[in-house]
Amino acid sequence: MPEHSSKALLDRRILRTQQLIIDAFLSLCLEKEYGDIIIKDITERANVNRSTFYAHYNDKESLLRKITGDKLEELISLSSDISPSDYSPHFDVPDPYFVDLFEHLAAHKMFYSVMLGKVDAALFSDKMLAVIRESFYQRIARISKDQKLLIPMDVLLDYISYSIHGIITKWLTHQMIYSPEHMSLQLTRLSLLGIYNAMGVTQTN
Amino acid sequence: MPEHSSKALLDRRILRTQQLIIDAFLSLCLEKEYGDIIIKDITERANVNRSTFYAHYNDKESLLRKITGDKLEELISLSSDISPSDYSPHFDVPDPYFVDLFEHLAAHKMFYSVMLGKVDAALFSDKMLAVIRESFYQRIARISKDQKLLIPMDVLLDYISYSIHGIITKWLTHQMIYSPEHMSLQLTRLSLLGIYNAMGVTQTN
DNA sequence: TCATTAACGTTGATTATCCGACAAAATGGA
DNA sequence: TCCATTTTGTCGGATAATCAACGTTAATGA
Repeated sequence: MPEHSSKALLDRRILRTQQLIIDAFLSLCLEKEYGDIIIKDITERANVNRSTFYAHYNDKESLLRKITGDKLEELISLSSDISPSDYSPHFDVPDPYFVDLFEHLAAHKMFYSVMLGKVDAALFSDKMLAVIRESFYQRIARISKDQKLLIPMDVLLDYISYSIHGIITKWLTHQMIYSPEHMSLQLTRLSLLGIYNAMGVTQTN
Repeated sequence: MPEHSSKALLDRRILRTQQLIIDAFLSLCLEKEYGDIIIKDITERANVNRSTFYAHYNDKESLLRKITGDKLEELISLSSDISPSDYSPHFDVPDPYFVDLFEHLAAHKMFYSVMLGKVDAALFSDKMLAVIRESFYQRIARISKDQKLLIPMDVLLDYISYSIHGIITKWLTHQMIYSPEHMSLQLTRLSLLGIYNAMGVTQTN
């Protein structure tokens, strides 16, 4: 196992090798069952030596955990990168969170197609649902801290997270024929007609 | 410069690095002028260190020479891999040389799109024309060594090589909307109606 | 069931690549 | 023109990846 000094993590060889392995693994997941994939498949497609795999990951499962963990981190940071104050719902202006979300999905389409459709969909879906839920919990808490919610918080969060998650899954399995912008706007409008009112936010127009 | 022992050439890192550099270079050629591409562009896109480039190539020109040289070698070996005896022209059976040729083009479409369209098209085209010409010279010499050609050899070879080269260039610049098989069959039929007769070969049917 | 094969996980020696730094050459704007 | 940047080409030390080999642990099938 290579050193984990601050510099070692930036070494181009490390980053490149890990990316090659991740890409190889995901593309294999699109073609065959997770259980049928062996280490040699991954390293051969990644064009790295088999022993190099073990220099980075203990086994196939730890690779999967690393990939999903990292992506969930990105998903979490998406919501924190947005300041909630400079947007109020509008029928023709997509919510910046939705825009960032769908552009992130489009940028990592292979990953999400695999994880929401093939490999252990339920397991990753649960974690993704939790991330979306938490993002909106933070947001609602900030926006309407001294307002009374028209819907109980837990019900509202479930409604939001499941609806977004469902839209995403459908979008991915249908080859993303709509653009991220279009999806963002549709979700914004749906939210405006339902979710935003429930949050007690008044519409600007 | 790494050692050039027989084993060193098979080292996975060498092959991978060279492929990364070649792919990066070709994709850059699709986006900008050859003269505007600098070494740093190539190495950054290939995700290798700049000094690694110099471990394999002296400069941008030697890279280009290596790439085109290798591909011309492949092109030459295409014709030698085919035994000419076990095919006689038929209207509905594509000439195996054409099939191999167009499948080779499809497999390396980025390279040929760049070299026949962008980078110094005339220079590479001349060499490619020569390879095609030579392939058919060998073939004609074998087939009709004791037959009298109905057309002078040099005129025949020019006609063959330029027509094939032209068809290829057109096919590539039009996004290859027809399959290699289809192109092979069309060229075979064209050859059957014109070239084969000129070669003094009789049609089977 | 046993034998054969395939996959796993580890190791040590070798080497290709990395990084940072450097001077020389080329480029471009004032 | 001159000057400031950028690009080029090279170098040495550090290290990640390579290969080959090994014993161990599942699979496979006869």
